[in-house]
Amino acid sequence: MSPRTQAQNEVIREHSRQKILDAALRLFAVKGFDGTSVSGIAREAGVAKGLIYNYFKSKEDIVHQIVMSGISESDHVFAELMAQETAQDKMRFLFEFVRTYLKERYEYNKLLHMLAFRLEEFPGLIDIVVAKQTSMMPLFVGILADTGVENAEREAKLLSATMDGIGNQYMSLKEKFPLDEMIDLLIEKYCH
Amino acid sequence: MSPRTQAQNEVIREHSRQKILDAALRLFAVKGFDGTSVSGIAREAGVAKGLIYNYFKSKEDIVHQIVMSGISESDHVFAELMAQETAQDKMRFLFEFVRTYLKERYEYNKLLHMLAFRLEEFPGLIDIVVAKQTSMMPLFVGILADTGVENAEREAKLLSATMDGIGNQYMSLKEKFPLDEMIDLLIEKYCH
Amino acid sequence: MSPRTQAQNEVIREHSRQKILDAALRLFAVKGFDGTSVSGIAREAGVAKGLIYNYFKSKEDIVHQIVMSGISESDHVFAELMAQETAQDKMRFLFEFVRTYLKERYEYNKLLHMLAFRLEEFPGLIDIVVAKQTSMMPLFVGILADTGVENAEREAKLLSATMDGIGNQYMSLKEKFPLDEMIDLLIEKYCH
Amino acid sequence: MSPRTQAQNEVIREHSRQKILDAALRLFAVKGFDGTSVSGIAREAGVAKGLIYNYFKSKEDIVHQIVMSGISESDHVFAELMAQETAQDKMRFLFEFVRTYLKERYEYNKLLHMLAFRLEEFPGLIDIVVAKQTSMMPLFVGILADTGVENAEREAKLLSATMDGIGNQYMSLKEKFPLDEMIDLLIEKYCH
DNA sequence: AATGAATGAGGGTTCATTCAT
DNA sequence: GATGAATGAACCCTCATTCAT
Repeated sequence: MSPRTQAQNEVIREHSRQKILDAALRLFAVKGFDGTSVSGIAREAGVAKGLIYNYFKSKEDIVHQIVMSGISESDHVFAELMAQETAQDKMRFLFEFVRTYLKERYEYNKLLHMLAFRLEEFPGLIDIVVAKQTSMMPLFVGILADTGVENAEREAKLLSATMDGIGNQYMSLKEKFPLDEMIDLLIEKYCH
Repeated sequence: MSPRTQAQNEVIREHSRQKILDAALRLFAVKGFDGTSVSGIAREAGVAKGLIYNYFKSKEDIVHQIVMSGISESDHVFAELMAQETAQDKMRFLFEFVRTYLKERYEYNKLLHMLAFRLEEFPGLIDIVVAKQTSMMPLFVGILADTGVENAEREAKLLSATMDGIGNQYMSLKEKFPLDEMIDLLIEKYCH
Repeated sequence: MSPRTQAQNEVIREHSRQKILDAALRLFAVKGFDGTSVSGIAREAGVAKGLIYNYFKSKEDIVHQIVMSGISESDHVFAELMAQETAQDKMRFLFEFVRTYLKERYEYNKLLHMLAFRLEEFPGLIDIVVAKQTSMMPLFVGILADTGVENAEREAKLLSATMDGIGNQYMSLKEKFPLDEMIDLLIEKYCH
Repeated sequence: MSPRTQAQNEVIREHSRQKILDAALRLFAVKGFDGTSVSGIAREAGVAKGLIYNYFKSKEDIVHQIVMSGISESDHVFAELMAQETAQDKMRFLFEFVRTYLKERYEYNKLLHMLAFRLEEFPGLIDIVVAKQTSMMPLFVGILADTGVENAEREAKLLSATMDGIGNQYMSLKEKFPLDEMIDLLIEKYCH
């Protein structure tokens, strides 16, 4: 008879919020941002349409929150990478991470790739994503230089494009693309 | 006041059709497929909205025809590539083509990349695009083998991903991405 | 931890109810009936949305109760008016009341004026308001006749319209409308 | 087989636009701005909902255009008023106009009165309406002074409030309010 | 007595498509 | 061949109301 406590409410809220985020990510990955309707997300999440707006300001905000939570995850991964001993180990860790990431975060990755062409529609996002990318690059260059690669700047950008392309093709072709073989090849080339 | 001849009509038709295709490509590249309205295409092309449906069955069909015309162009390029003497020349021709293509067919390329994630919405397209890609790959592997690369199959797929990624990044970052440097680097690596 | 007594409960209830009524009146005056949300009222009153439905059947019912409480107030004013000695005193009392009322019950008056155009949406209200008005008129006519005005019926209706209009303009123009001057003018004309 | 000429289209457009304006005014007067839905307007006008947005940018814009067309009408009336010979004639013309206007433009007048409380929601409108009102007042004062009234400024404002109130009551009470009697009384008082 | 998560009908608006001319 | 007025389904979003706690 007493109203719920704040803690109880927090649990309920977080549960609903996560159900919606999961459903949205699932649909965005398959049908794209415009192809996914808020009604569809509600249906997929098993909640009423209106509830979504208790947790998200707008459809854009759902994307925003999905990406933000992905970014905060990536910070952990990055810390782990930097904890590796040698430059070779760091590179290997990176490649292995890409392998796992592409396989297990397929939907999230697809969303990111689709967004790449329209970041300007998500004002809060673009700065954060760009900042992330530009802060990563020098570290990546450093690691590559440490493995003995000459002209590491150029090579880093090329390798970065290569991994981008691998992600791209894996998403388009799925099992028809030999992801494992490609990652192994990169390890072979860069972590001798 | 005599009626137009069939030939005259054909010229007029082709002219209008091309104006619409050009306008549509321009808008698709900037605003995406969903962000572009048929009215907008008509306005950009300087024709009436209704006319579009004289030449195209639907909005999807416009994309279809844009892509088909791009594919038929690529056949000519491919013929020219195969006319090169040595494997090195062929590789160099390919890289130079990528360089030019990315710079000059920016809009078309952007459209293709955006479509990559949603080919299933364009039923007639998916088979053709996939067929094109799979028919290219063995020839590409052959050329690479001729340049002396070992394990050409694997390398071809990796290089293909790399070029894909270069295109990707060039489209996202535009002038901030050192396209020329990347292409030069590839030429250096593969056409010594 | 003993349960509250009935009397204590009654006090609490009346306090909450009044907080809600006050908040609602404040918002209705600024944003109108449709522009005011029940959530907004709850926020302004500092109570939970759900509590409102413990005291009011619906959003309409809030308006209903605001107006009813205003009417019961006006009964007191009317008794005081009738207690004045001369007809001139009664008229003066009336005009001074209008002056004070317009200044101090701005929000309530604004609500009433806004409702005037849509009484049929508040079924319980229309009869009461109309009854009030029609019961007042003969008394008003009597007072006016007592001041020596000829054709008091006509004059009463015109004066009634004038005061209505003064209220109207004061609400639209606020300080830009010379309320005091207008009231003084009426006193001058009718209470020589 | 030829497309419609521009003139033909103009006729069609103006016809549809007017049907929508008429339907909207009808509904606004009965149900208010918020109580009237765009779907309802479309139904009342006998057109598809979407057509409304060929002619009006938004629901607000419908109101805007209704009011603007009313204002341009009022300019003609005003010119006619000023063409009267004597001040008495001008006053009589004014009162007669109010009589006719209240009877025949009932819906438009009701809309105006409802808007008075929320002009700030119609940004383009407020300046125009206020400018209209403030430009009228001095002329009105002048006429009143010419009829021999002392302290014409004060009297003009009071009379203005009176007419406002008459409009108000006529709209609320309709036939139960003796409009003709009131207007006759004003003529008697001011145009002896 | 009080809370706020949840519901779903209905709002304004956009846009691909049709069709009379 | 060409026009653009007209259609209506579907979109995102708001909000009065309910109800388990």
